Order: sequence, then C-alpha cells, then structure tokens
Amino acid sequence: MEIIQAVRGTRDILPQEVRLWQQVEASAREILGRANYQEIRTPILELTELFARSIGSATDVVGKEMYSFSTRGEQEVSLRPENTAGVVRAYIQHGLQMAGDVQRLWYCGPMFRYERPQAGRQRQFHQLGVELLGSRDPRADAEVIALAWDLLQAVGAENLSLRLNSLGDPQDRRAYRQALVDYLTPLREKLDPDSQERLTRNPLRILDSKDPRTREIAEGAPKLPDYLSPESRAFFEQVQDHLQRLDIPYQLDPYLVRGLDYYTHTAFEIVSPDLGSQSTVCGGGRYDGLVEELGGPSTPAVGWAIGMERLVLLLQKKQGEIPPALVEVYVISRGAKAEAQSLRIAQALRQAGFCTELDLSGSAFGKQFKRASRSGATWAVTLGDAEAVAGEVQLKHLPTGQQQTLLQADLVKYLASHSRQGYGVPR
RNA sequence: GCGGGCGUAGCCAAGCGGUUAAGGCAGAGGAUUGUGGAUCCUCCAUUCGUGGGUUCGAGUCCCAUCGUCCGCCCCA
Repeated sequence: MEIIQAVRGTRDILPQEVRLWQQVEASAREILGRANYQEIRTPILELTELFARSIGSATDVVGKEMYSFSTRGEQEVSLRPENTAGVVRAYIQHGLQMAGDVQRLWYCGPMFRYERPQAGRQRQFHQLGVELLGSRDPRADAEVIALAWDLLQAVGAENLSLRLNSLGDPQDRRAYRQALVDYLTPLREKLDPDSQERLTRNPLRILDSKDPRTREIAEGAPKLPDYLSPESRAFFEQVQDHLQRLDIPYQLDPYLVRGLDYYTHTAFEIVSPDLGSQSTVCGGGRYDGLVEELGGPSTPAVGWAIGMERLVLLLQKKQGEIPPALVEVYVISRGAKAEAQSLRIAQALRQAGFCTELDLSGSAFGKQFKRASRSGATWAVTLGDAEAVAGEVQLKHLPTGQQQTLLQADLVKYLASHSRQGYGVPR
C-alpha cells in the first residue's frame, strides 16, 4: 500500500517543535498585548482580486505564486499569500476606522505561495504580523519596528540586523524609477539575464541583484535617497531619530526594495546571516495608499510580518529542544478491578491540577514502573488487586523511593499538601 | 520556472557490482509473573524513496519519477 505523504512544500510540525512555536506565540501575545495590539483572525481564502489590487498583479507573488481557483459559485478565490491585504479588507469592511483613529492589530497564521521549496521557504508557511492603521506619525513606524525588535530579542534570536530604507511617496518612487531606467537602459546588454527582464517589470529590484557584474553597474546608478522629496526625507529622518532614541541599531540600505507594490516611505527588513539564502526573518514597511486603493478612506498604515518557520529555524539552531512539560503523577494499575478504578483516580488528579499519565499497558508492575521513571514523574500511584479491594493506593515518591499506603479518598488531599506543583490551579 | 547535491528502520548511520544489508539511539520481550532510570540476553529493514533498465549478479551503474537540501528567481 502506497503511503500518502504531505503535499510538497507543506510539512507537519510535530509536538516537540510545536513547543517552540508556542513559546514564540506566547511572547508575541505578551509583547504586542502590552502595546495594546489586538489579535485579528481573517479568512485564509479571499477573492483573488484583493491580492491583485493590493500586492500588485505584476509581482511574482500574484503573477505566478498564488493558489488560485474558482469556487462553485464561480468566484475567483486564492489562498492568501500574505495577510496585510486581508487585514486591510477587514478593516474597511467593518468600518474599523470608526472605532478609533488608530487601530493596532496583529495576526498569526498560515500563508500559501506556490514556490520551489527550500529551507526556510515552504508553500504553506506561517507569518506573525502587525498592522498599525490610521497614523502617519513617524513614531508609528518606529513603534512597529521596535516591537518586532523586542519580540525577536525576547525569544532569543541572535545575530540579527535591521536594514532600513525609504521608498518615498509614489511620486518620488516614480521619478526615481524613471531615472533608474534611463540609466540602465543603455547598459542593458551588460546586465545578467534576470535583470534585463526586470528592467521593464521591476527595475528597482535590479539594485538588489546578486550577480557581480550587475552589482557593479548598480553601484553607479542613481541613488534612491537623492530622489526623495524634502517631506519624505524629513519623515525618514524622524523615523531614524526615534530608532536612535530607542537604541535600536540599524543600517541604511539604499538598495533595499520591498517586493510588494503597496509599500511607501519606510521599508525595512530584519535579516540573519544564519539562514542561508532565505535570510529575511521579518519584513515590513509603510503602506499609506493601500487602504484607499482597496476602496476605504484614505488611511496611512505601517506593518510587518515575521516568517515563523525562519524564526523557529534560527531558535532551533541556537537552543535546540525544549523539554516537554513534566508529568507529575504516573498511575500504575494491574488486574481487572484495579484497572477499572484507575481512570477515575487519574481523572480526579487531573481535575485537581496535576499533570497525570495513566499507564494503559496492563503489563507487569516492573515495566510500568520503568515507564513511570522515564516519564519524569515525581509520584507513582500504584493500584493492584489488594488496593482495589481495600479502596487504597500505594503512593511512591520516585526520587526517594519512599512508598506509603493511602486511602483513595485521601490521595488528592495528600498530594496537594506534599507537592509543590499545581493544587487547585487547573491548567 | 532554471542549475546542482542527496534519499539505507521512528532517529543517526556503515556499505562504493558478488552468497545471509554493519553499528548506535529509541522501542518490545525476558533475567526480575507486586515495584523504577544500572547490567545482561533476545527481538526489531525478505529489503535500501518509487518505477523501469543495464548485468550471470544492483543498496551500489543508467533513466524516469517523487521527496528533500543548496544556489538562482522571489520573499517572511
């Protein structure tokens, strides 16, 4: 019989790894919660047009990486390749701009892009992101960046650097794009094939090329910062001032161009040299035009997304595995009557807040004790025929080997007063 | 989408054309049929991702396919 395996580019996150994910999610909840960001959950499925209009139909993400299909009602839908579009759609649809001038939102969930899988790049991957809607204050940019930075520090990611750039407003960008095309067109033949292709599709990307000859040409190209309007430049400087006041180190990178069409002004990435070719852990920026573009009121906004798989990869490299939660009580039973009582006892312990494992094997006491030891439990509760008849249990403190007989009715109370963990605190 | 590396048990692996596929970890059973992490013994791949081909003979060579990894593209 042929084994069915997970779809290419998707993978299972097994319990051991899930613990790391939960740790990251818990930190995010805490750090973002303290800044009064509210979690939002939007559908994984959206109308294809939403992404075409927001991300840009000329981008690779929309052009060739989307999981798109028609539903029976003949709607064209896609699995979301990122979540800013969905959050903005929800913002507009529910009139969240009415609920306060600023909305601070965060999310975490699966995204889908049909790409060639690689380490740190799956077809189904997960992003944790924030969106701050309704402010054009440069403190908003800095706040959002600071939160990403704090979160990454809090979970223990190391060796990160923040790269920062400004794309200016749409006019600035258009002017720069033209200047760049004017500069590059005569040199077209000297560019690598990919970059020649990009010259018409996405010229700004050429600056980021890894081809050495193209890089050399890019060196002499007009620089984007020179094309920023005085207002754009002043705004960017304020963002930087705030980052400096927060002691967040950054490097200006005039070649940093975010791929999605909606970005304006601030663009940033947090990268790690430990991730190989997929080095971006977090990417984001300002997108002042997007809400309006999607039919909402003109609303400035900033946000970012962290690639969960990449972050987890980084943390795994550094700290290895997280030990599982410890079993506190291990319930051993043998014989029909004892086995019949064992589950009730285990449930009572659980209801009292003890992490309790019930041995289901029915094998010899010796074997069950062996498993009890291996489970890391502090206590073994043993129930054989004799105890079952008498309404008792043997309670053994595994670290010391001391054992005593207790009435079943007294077990929970006894453990509650002799165990440091968890009485009356259901977990 | 393009170029390249790799696929032997749940995990880490040896094997590099010649009868029976090392070893370790994990797991199961026993020594110990009511008491534990130590020790000892036994078991645990009719088969080397899958399908073809070459050969007297293939885990070993070739082709295809699937998966994975690295680079490009793109991006978190």
